[in-house]
Order: sequence, then structure tokens, then C-alpha cells
Amino acid sequence: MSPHRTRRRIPDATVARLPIYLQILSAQLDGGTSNLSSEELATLAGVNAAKVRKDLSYLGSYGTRGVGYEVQYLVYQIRRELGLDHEWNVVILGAGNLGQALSGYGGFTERGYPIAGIFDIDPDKVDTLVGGVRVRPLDELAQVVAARSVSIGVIATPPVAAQDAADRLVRAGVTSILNFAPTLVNAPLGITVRTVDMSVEMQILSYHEQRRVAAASSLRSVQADGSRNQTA
Amino acid sequence: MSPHRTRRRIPDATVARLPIYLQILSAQLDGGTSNLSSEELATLAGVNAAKVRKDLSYLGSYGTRGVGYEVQYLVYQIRRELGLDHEWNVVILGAGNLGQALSGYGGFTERGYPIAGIFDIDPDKVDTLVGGVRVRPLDELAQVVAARSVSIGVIATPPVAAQDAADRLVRAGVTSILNFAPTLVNAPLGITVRTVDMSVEMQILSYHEQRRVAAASSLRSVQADGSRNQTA
DNA sequence: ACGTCTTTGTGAACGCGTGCACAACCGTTC
DNA sequence: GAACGGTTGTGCACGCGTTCACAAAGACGT
Repeated sequence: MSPHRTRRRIPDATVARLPIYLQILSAQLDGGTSNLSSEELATLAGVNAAKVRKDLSYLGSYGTRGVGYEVQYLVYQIRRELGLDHEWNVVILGAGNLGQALSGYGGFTERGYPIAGIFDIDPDKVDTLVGGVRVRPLDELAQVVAARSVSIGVIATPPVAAQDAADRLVRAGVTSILNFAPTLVNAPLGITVRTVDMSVEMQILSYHEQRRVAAASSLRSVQADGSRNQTA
Repeated sequence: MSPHRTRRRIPDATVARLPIYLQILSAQLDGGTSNLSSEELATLAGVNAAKVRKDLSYLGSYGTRGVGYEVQYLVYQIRRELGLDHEWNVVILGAGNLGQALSGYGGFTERGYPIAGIFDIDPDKVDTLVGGVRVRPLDELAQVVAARSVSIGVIATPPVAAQDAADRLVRAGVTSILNFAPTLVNAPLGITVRTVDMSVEMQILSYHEQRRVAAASSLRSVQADGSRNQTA
């Protein structure tokens, strides 16, 4: 039994909420709060208190009955579980609008995901500076991935180039891919792919708008649509 | 009974997949395919065929047994259901890296979401040109929203300004909000809010990476992690 | 030391979404 | 017009996630 043993599997839905809790808890810590109950955390996160407790229970029994959770310790545990106890270098493929924005975003480096390199296939873009980083040609990808132990790749290319980008990332040794192109990308088993399509989000919104106006035009009714979302 | 009556409610999970189907079907249409079976569509979308049929059945019975679905008609029906039979003007709040990228993205206008305006509170940014659009001061927001019937607002501000941005959008009359700031924003009942937090996506990925290396270090095992995701 | 108060951790019920399996149905061929 | 191969639409069962409700347990005051 290793001291750092693999815990029981954490449900996907819980994993998706842990970063939210972490963000709130970190802010509370900065604000000087040292203890927090599941009820308070639930309110801040906009979810049910029982859900918070069950989510946190997957990490272990880190709360104190009658008191709540010690913020600092909880932050430490969540960070460890999410693999945030060290940095994860990432590479960005595509130096267009989105790639440049991501590169200049700052939120990535700040949260432990320093950008090891941004790449583009277009020779005109190569060697230009984007957010203080030099755009590199695609054939340097494998070398950078190996040298800087990159395991996460971000696809910020046009749709048609997305699959090729994914293939190159996999060949270079990347095992997790965040895809911002509005296309399904296929990857071999064992590679984790997450797709974030902004126009899909927009279309989900306009569906609700659509229903809103349809309902309003057929009969003047008040709808109490409590629909929210939570990342994916 | 109006001819354009409100259909039975479509499950959230289905709504989130309709844009994917639409994208695939549109591409197939351009490629000259006029008919498609649920099996084929399922393969292209990377989901189960029964799921596709059930999803499409919420729109009505638009398939033909023994044949499949007529692509063009299905595209029309999905577009209508998603409210894509007309354009939805959107406003963007925040002309920083992300706001500029979204503005220059092109994918929005192209898919029926023209940008009615991009706004910033910083006087230095106001009147600069971003993606061919002039950045406007925040106090012109209400006027633009009213004049151009904007119902969707995008928050691309720093985290601390997100709630204020949301409040302003709601006051201006926007009823759907797409929030890219890594913060929970509160809105009154009846307003639809979706949050897309890129660093959350990153943290979900690094959780899987974390487990991968933990599993590999404890015992040299092959993991068949079939985890995928689907927007939302 | 004991009782009270508060909050956790979790068993159990519920509801939604997924996937199987099949009857109903269409088109085509003989 | 009847038989047949193919595909849809859906009833049903299963599994995951959410929520309720409560026993277990720590802290604190007397």
C-alpha cells in the first residue's frame, strides 16, 4: 500500500465542481476566512449543501462536525487531488485570434498552467511575438513537448485544421487535449479530449430565448425558468 | 392552437447536442449528402444511434423508416428549434484579450450572432478599433441593446468586474448571458446564464493527468479511460 | 462529566439520461 | 400484392447524480 495510493474514483460531475470550490475557497482564504461550513460554501457556489458535503467526502473526511471545514487544509487537499501541487506546461496550436487571446490571457500561467509554446503552420505568423511569446513553427512541437514534459495541448486552429492538430499533439506525446475548434476530434483510447465550442454555447442560449419569445407570444405567461449550467 | 405552438420541453442534454448534429448535417449537406441514417449521424457525432433517434424525436417525426432522415429538412427543423431562423444580435462586455478575440472570431457572425457592439469601461480602450468594430463606452450599452433588440450578452471582463457587467446587462434588458469570467455571476430569475471557464476545463484535464501518472507510478497498468465530454 | 447545539458524513429514495431491444412502418423487388 | 430488408420511434430497464433526512460526532457551556 503506497502512502500516495490511488483513491476511489471521483464522479465526473464532482470533478467538474472541484475547481469551482477551489476558486471560492481560495478567495475566502485571501479574505481571511479560516473556517467554512458546507452550507456557506454551497451558497457561494450556488449549489445544494448536501452536494458539497458528498463531493468533499470523496476526498476524505476533512471536515469537523459542529464546526465546518478548515479552508486552508481543504484548499491544499483539492489542489492535490486536481494535480495542482505542481505546474503543468501546455502548448497552444494556432496563433490566430483565439490562440493569441489564450496566450495573453494570463489566467493560465497564474493558475499553474504555464505556456511552453505557441505554434502555427503559417510561415507569416512564425517568429512574431504573441503575448511576449515567440510563435514557433509546427515542426518544433515534438521537441518542445519532450523537453518541457508537456502533457496538455490546446487546439485553437480553424475547424479544418483541428484533426491534424490533434494528431500532431498525440504523436508528440501529449495525452490531454483541450479543443476550442468547433469540430469533433478523434483521438486514440487513453487520450483525454475536451471540446469547448463557443458557438454551441451561444446556440443553447438562443434556444432558451427562442422558447421565451414563443411562450410570450402564445400567451402572456410568466415563466420561472430556473435553468443554469455548470461547465461540462 | 397556434400553428407555431410550443412543443413539449426538450431535455437539456438533448439541447446541448442539437448544435453538434446541426454542424455535422450542414457539412453533409454541403458535401452533397441528401439522406442520412441515425447510425451514420451517430458515428459522425461520436454518440449512440438510439440517442440520436431519441433526440431527433423530440423535434417531431421527421425521419422515414427504412430510409433515414432528409438532411436538408432536418437542418431546417433543428435551426428553427434553436431559434436560428433569424439572427440574434449580441453585445460583448470587456475589450481585453478575450473580448478582442471573440470580436474578431468571425464564427459568431457567421453562425447567426452578429456583434452589435463591444463595450469597455476603460476610457483608453474606448474608440479603439477591434476586429473592425469601434469599442464603445459602457453608458451606451442600454441604448444599443434597445435599438438593436439585443437579447444575448457576453461577459469577457476580468473576474472582479463580471458581476457588475452582468447587472448592467440585465438592467439594459438582456435576458441571456454567456459568462467567460472565472466567477459565478448572480442574475434574477428568468435570466439564463451560462458560464464557460477555461481554467476549469484545464483543471479537469490535469485531474485526469494526475490520476494517469498516479496509476502509472503505483503499478505499470494499462488504463482504458474512455472518458469524453460534451460541452455544456 | 454531562447535556445541548451545530455540522458532518452517508444511507436511501428519487429523477433524469442512456442504451437495449423490438414492434411499427417504409420502400423495393418479385 | 405479398414478402423482405432496412430504419425509425419508443417502452423499458439500468445506472449515475441529486436531494432528503438523520444518526454520528465534535465543540462548548455549565
